[in-house]
Amino acid sequence: MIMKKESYYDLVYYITSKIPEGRVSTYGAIADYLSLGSARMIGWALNQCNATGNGDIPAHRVVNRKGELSGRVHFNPPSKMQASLGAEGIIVKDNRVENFEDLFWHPEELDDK
DNA sequence: TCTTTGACGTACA
DNA sequence: GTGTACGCCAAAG
Repeated sequence: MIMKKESYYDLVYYITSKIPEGRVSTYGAIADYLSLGSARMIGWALNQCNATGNGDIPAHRVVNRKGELSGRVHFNPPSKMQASLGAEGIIVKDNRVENFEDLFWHPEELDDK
């Protein structure tokens, strides 16, 4: 992470906005990369971002460890999350990302490049 | 200041 | 696979 002293939610915004199209990440991976210490912080940050109407944050690409769309209910409307993922070529079945392990994206990819 | 809650994760039975 | 318990830390009441 190149950004310095930013609030934890700013870091989450940054990472989330950097998730490549057609890929997904998890709360745990982001929390671990940002050393937030808890995946709950990710959800909280995204909750704020969604509540404030930050449509620039592709929060729909962030799922839980199982690849489930755990936070779809927090979207407006909830079905938008799956619709957005589907529009990017991500198959969502029963609130879960198909081929999740293959589509999984880790924040470390940013450092590599 | 204390308590509750939360888009989670891991451990254990 | 399911259910329970705990940790994690910030925001809201």
